[in-house]
This record gives sequence, structure tokens and C-alpha cells, in this order.
Amino acid sequence: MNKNVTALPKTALPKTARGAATRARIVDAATALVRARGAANTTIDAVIEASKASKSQVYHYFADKDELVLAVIQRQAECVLGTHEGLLRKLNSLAGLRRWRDAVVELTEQTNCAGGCPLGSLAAELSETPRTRAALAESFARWAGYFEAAFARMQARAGKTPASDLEALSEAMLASLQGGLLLAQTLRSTRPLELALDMAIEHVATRLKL
Amino acid sequence: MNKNVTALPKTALPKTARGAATRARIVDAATALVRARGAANTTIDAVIEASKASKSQVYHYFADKDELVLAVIQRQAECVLGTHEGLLRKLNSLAGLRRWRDAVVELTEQTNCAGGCPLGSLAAELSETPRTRAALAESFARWAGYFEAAFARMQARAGKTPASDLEALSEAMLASLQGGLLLAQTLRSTRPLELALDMAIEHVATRLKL
DNA sequence: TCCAAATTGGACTATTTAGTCCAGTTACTT
DNA sequence: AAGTAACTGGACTAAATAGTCCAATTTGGA
Repeated sequence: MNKNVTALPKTALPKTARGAATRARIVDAATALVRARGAANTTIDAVIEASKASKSQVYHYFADKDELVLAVIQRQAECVLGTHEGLLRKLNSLAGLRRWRDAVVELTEQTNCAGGCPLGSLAAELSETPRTRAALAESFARWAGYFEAAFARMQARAGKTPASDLEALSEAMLASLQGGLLLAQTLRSTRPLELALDMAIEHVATRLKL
Repeated sequence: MNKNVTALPKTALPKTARGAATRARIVDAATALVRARGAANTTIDAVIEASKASKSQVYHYFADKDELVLAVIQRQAECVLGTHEGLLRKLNSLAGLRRWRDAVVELTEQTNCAGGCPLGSLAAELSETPRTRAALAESFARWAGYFEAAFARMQARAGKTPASDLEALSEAMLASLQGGLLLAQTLRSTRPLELALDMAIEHVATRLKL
């Protein structure tokens, strides 16, 4: 009883710059491999080879593979949310939202629609495991928060105070994005992504009366 | 050269009723396991145990694990598309579309949002492998076809001949469904699914002028 | 009935895999 | 400079895994 649900003291945090660099190399390599092949198909040995670390280094910083996967989720979330926060931070108009759409489509096109959404793919694979699911849910919530904030700015700028349900709007937008990216990945075409985003943008415009 | 891209003669098709039953047992068991744990986390040994078959039986009907996974995709597609074809077949009104929405939400609620969409999850895991990707793309296309046909009936019934782009509409609807299901799975709430579907239905209503 | 083809059982092999262990090296503190 | 803690290298283990092989059994047709 008294299960330690939170971070166990088993896992060492790096205490020197060198240790931090090693840990970062491991997580970076693991993130790239998981992105390309999925978590289940990424072996510790492959991470070791790619990061030029050794087994003891991996198990010094991570209690087991699950902990490493959790770190990968956090790393990938940082990356994706960082990108989108950058794109959405100052957005305050429908035109800006459309530019964001174009940027997403462009990004997808550049990779031939391969890989889908880095977070969405992780979510599909890891949403049945409590800890990973929680981490992914939190990331999605933050992502939706960026939309919500942008919608609030759009609304404020247009001087329409009567707040539509911005949280609902942002969840619908995120769903369109995720569904659009999944279909784009499977059909190898950006079209479903474009259609889904255009629909969502129109929906936002209507609800915000813009 | 002359790579045999289509089905190789390596894999035996069952020629007796008994053989067909065995093959079906194997595919059924594999489908359930893949649904619960993903393809990469499903071992042949687990399939053998669950289906009460033996190793030689599995390898008699399937050249390797990939072939079995392909059969699982087809089986799951049959199941999901069968369900949705049943729900969408006679649909010819906005009210009918809303009933379909309620049914999907209900189904999702019944499983506590676990598992997401059986096809969507497979798509996220297997869209980077050519053969599996192709099978999944075809399934999604058929799925979209059911929507398209339903939209055509809705339009015809309302007497509005000027066809909006029904294919585009159906792709946006499918994207909303997939994204909504993925978020529902990760957030363990049907809310994003409901919001995404309501948005898509409104979009259809607008475009079809209903 | 009898035979060839279809099907089945499961032991066996090759690898791969997660995780352990400990001795050796490097870095920080005083 | 020395001592302690942090870090590193990699051999090793036990279990799991995909796939092979062949002898035994069952089936359907002549």
C-alpha cells in the first residue's frame, strides 16, 4: 500500500553539466526514433546506438523504458507546443488564423504528410496507459489553451464582448487539426487537413461573429 | 526484379470448412488483441493462446506477422464500416445525421472513451508501412463514401440540386470524427467528440443549405 | 475404402530485448 | 590534493519473440 504514484526517487536527475548533456542526448535520440517508428518499436539498444550512450547511462537517468517514453512525450510536447505557441501567440484576427492554417498545411506538405502529428501519434499509441495518457491529455489541454487565448484576442479586437464558449471552440479546432492530420497521413494528401481546418475556421468566424 | 507486390502464393487459403474456421478464430483473436494493445504489442504467442490454435496453424494461413496484421485491418474495417454503413445507409435528413451523431457519442460513452476509433488507432500506428497504409486509406475512402451518399440523399430530398462539393464535405466530417475520437480517448471525455461532430453537422447544413 | 491433400501439434532455433551489475573514470567540494 | 559523489562502459542474464520443421492426424473425393 501507499503506492508512490508520483516520481520515484529511483531515477537520478543529472547533477552535472555533463550528466545533463548525456540525458538530453538520450532523450533526443529516443524522441527521433519514437517519432519514426512508434514507442513500441523503439528499443533501448537502438536509443543507445543513436545517442552514443551506454546502457548504464540510460538506466542511470531512467528507471525503465516507460520513464524514457514519458520523457519523450514531454520533449515532443515541448517541441510541438513551442512551435504552435510561436505561431499563435500574437494572433488576433481571422486573417492571422488563416495564416496559421497555411503554415500547418505547408509543414505537412514538406514531409509528404508522413508521420502525422507527433503528439497525435503518441496519443493514439499511449492513451491506454495512465501515466502517458495523463501527460498527453495535459499537452492537448495546453494546446487548446493557445487557441482559446487567440480566439479571445480576436474577439476582443473586434469589440464583440459576448463571449461564445471559447473553450468549446478551441476543442473543436484541435479535433479538426488532429483528424485532418491523421487522414492526411493515411491518405498521403493535405486535402483532408485543409478541408478540416477551413471548416473549423469558418465555424470560429461564425461563432465569434467575425 | 519483378517483385510480386500482390498477394504471394506463399500463404495458404483454407480449403475446408475446418480450415476456414481455424483461420477465422486466429483473425478474431488477433483483432481483439490488437485492438486492446496495438499491433506492435501483440505477439504471435498471445494470438495462439487466445485462439487456441498452434504455431503451425498461424504460419499455415499467414506468411508472417505482417500478413496477419493486414488481415486484422481488413477484419476491423469490415466491422467498423459495417456498423457505420448500417447507421448511415438510409439517412436522408439533418435529423438523421444528428441521430447518427448521438449513436456515435453513445457508443463512445459506453466504453468510457477507451480505445478510440478502431480504425483510427490502426491508422496512427500503421500508416508508415506501404501495404497497411494502403489498406487503411481504402477503408477511410469507403467510410467517406458512406457520408457522401448520405449527403447526396439529404440534398436530393431537400430538392436543392446545386451540388456543393460532397466529397469535401465527407472528408471534413470524417476528419472531425477521427479527431474527436482521438481527443475523447486521450481526455477521457466525449465532449471534444460532441463538439467536433456538431461543428461538422452545422457545416454540412450550411453547405447543403438545409 | 483408400489416397493425396489439407490441416494440426508443438518442439526447436535464432535473435532480440529489457534490465542488472560492478568496476572504472570523471567532476565537484573542501 | 584528496575524498566523495556523479557518471560511464559494457559484459552478462533471463525472458520473450518471430519464424522453422516435420511427424501425426483429419478430410474429401475417386
